[in-house]
Amino acid sequence: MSVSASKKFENFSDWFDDVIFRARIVDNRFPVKGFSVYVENGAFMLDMIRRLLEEELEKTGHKKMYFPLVTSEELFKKEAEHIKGFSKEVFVIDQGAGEQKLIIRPTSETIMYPMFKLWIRSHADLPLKVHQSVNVYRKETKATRALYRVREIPWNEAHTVHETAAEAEKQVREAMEIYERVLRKLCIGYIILKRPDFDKFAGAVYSIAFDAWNPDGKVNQVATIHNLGRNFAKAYEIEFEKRDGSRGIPYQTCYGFGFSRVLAAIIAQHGDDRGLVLPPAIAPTQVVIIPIPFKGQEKQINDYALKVRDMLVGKWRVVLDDRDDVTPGEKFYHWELMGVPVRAEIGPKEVIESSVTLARRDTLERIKVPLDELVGKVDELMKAIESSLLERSRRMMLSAISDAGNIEEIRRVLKERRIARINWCGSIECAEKLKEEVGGEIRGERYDVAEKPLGPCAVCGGEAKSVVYVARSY
RNA sequence: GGGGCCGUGGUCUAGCUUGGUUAUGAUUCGCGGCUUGGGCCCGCGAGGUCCUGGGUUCAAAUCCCAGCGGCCCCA
Repeated sequence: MSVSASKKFENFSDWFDDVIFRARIVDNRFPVKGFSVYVENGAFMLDMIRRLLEEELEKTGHKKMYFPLVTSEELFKKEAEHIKGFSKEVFVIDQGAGEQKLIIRPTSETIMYPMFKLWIRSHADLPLKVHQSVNVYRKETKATRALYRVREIPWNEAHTVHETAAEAEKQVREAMEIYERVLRKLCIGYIILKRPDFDKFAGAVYSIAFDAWNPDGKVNQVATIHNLGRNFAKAYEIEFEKRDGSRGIPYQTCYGFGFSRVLAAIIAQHGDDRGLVLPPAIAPTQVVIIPIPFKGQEKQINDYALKVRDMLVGKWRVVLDDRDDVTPGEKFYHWELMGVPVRAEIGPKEVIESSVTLARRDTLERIKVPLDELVGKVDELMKAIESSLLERSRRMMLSAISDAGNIEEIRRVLKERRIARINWCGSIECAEKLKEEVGGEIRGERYDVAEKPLGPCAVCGGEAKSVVYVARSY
């Protein structure tokens, strides 16, 4: 199956599966539903995304720890809402007769918080900010999808504990800014939404989420942030001695960042008919050098290519593709599929002129630069690619949104694989009616931008309380 | 939650309706040669539990049932 530009938007599924397989991201032939093999480029990029995030978390005082994979049924059941939300999708290890069953983490509240109870004694122990990058496991009942909806989920989860509600609130903002910095580096277009009550994290006071656009119109939730209030602290009996000497129950937040979904967003948002288009920050290969040998000039060309490589190699991840059994044209296609941001072509002309031809992956434009300007020019190109991808992706995000005033209009917008912005009265009946009749979900109201409803509820015509976004989702 | 479709060398695919020859073609891979500014060409070679299990039949890739895996549509 070949990849074409229209295919990404017309038949996203086939396009995506084809690209992730051929570009060595995921080999999805492992025969257990929802479990994937991340081959070299996929593994590399997941790792780069993880590093970008961890750097930001550590800069802001989050301590990295590793907690166990399992919890006990007893611990798991402590927070009533939480178990209600997750009990149907946990994997359970049956240790056999007479032994307790173990629950594999779907997320780590019930594993971390018993320890927090031991660690926190006074206000001096607060705030506590920890994070870990691990896999969590959820037994998805719906159809799974490589990178988007998997049962083994690579992510980072951060958990914080604070003296006051105001500090927890502030922490939510900090988390938001951290995620924004990382997603910006990856040039991803998204909106930040406060989820409606019925869709918040099990056990949270409220949840906000990052929904990234996708070519098929189904939004991709790449990260979430939850203000837990004191719900978990009470359930897990986390207490501390306040500054005034009295006992208090602390406030908590937690937030998660899905590496595989972020990777999916990178692939889906930037990719084109030739394959991946990668932001420089995470590209396994950032510059590929393709020699164009001619009979009798192989040595000069090769020596020159080596010289060019040496000029770039300390600064960028560089590959010199000197295979002699593959034509230059085929190498172009290959490395374009792999999404390499910058390609350097070196043939007889470049050798004579002491120049290098540079091609950028996002626009496919070629420029010729003198050798002594090479390093600066590559630098410049990388920055240009990054800002142009980001700008394009943000524009796509905004242009995917359409206002809709009634059910018919909402249906039409979703049919066009777009996102509807509507006024909503806040009732669960209207939310359910929407899901029943048009198949889209109320994803929530903007968190980063204040929006006031100017008309009646698009479903029932009653007084609207908020402006919300309706979309299908992964 | 409801309905439908699909599974054939590594990949894509023909064959299945109407059961019967050595399972088709491309690509890929290995070796050799020739080329090299966008997937070149030639020669030789390799690669198959026709998803799994059961059933029908003299005979199953082909028909039936179940399971596993994947996809689509509706809600």
